[in-house]
Amino acid sequence: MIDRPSESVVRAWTRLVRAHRAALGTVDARLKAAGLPGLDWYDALLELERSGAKGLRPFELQKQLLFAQYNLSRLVDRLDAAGHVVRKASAADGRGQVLTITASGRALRRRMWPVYAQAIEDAVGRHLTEAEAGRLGELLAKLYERQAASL
Amino acid sequence: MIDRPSESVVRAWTRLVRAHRAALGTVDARLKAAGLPGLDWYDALLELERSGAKGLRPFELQKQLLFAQYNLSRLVDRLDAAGHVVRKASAADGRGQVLTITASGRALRRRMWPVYAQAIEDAVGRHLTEAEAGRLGELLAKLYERQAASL
DNA sequence: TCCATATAGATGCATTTGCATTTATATGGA
DNA sequence: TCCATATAAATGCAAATGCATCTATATGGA
Repeated sequence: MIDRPSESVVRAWTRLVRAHRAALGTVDARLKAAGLPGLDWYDALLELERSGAKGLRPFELQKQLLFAQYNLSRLVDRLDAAGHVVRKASAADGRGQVLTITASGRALRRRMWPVYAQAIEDAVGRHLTEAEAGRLGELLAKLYERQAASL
Repeated sequence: MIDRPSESVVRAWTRLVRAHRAALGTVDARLKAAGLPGLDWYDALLELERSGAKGLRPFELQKQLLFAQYNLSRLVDRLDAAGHVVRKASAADGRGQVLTITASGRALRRRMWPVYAQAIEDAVGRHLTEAEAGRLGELLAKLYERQAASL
């Protein structure tokens, strides 16, 4: 069954790609200029920090961040090599492991936040009213919540 | 001057990244499954097609698509190598060139459209009402129009 | 119990990206 | 006119990504 997307849908899609590119460009540039890692590191560290001492399984992190499996595997390699996370074998599942953030990982995330926050404000906040930002968030969530649930 | 982004802004940013990842994942997967090139090819071909016989300068295409300069340069390499675009020296500017799409480029874009269209509908249209899609497009445009203009 | 199938995660290899730099031409003063 | 600076585009090299595949464990029937 073929459904042609409407004009508005195509426009929304195109603008999603463009807006993402523009905003990501700003954010990445700021982090780099500050000598900090990219935002994939931030996102992973944040999720791990939120999960506390219990940690997270790699596949959980993957679903949460919508990363490709091999990308997550390698991101964890790098975080591990840098001493920001620890991998230990899962007691409950012999195939898997459990990731926990280290003190150094928490410290890095904390150092990144001010730069990241300012970049978000410049890339997103500056262009929208508070109400618009709220509405935008709601609409964007519709694009992936069902999808993430069905994975 | 440091401006902390509001909760709504941070949420909008996070969801922009997640929604983009989810939607792009769907679209890329569909194109690949159909044995077609990725959407950077599509986007470039579409812009070149729109520009007609007059063609486009690489830097124009770059601004339009918000590509990094080196990425565009290499994308054009590939499109050129595949025979979908032609590069000729610009008559007006000795540093530059002018890109035009070939018949084969137009044909490829045309073949890609049905698959791409269906993917857009599934990744975006399916999740939104017509009015929501319209509003989402408007809000997203605010994130980059001013920025693109100021570049 | 056994096996077919599913899931967790890693990895070799080719391609693409990012970064910095390079080449070449253009442009706007002094 | 000349030069300092800006812009257009390409590129060498290192790092990241995508893809397919692989290993290992789990799981749900027959």
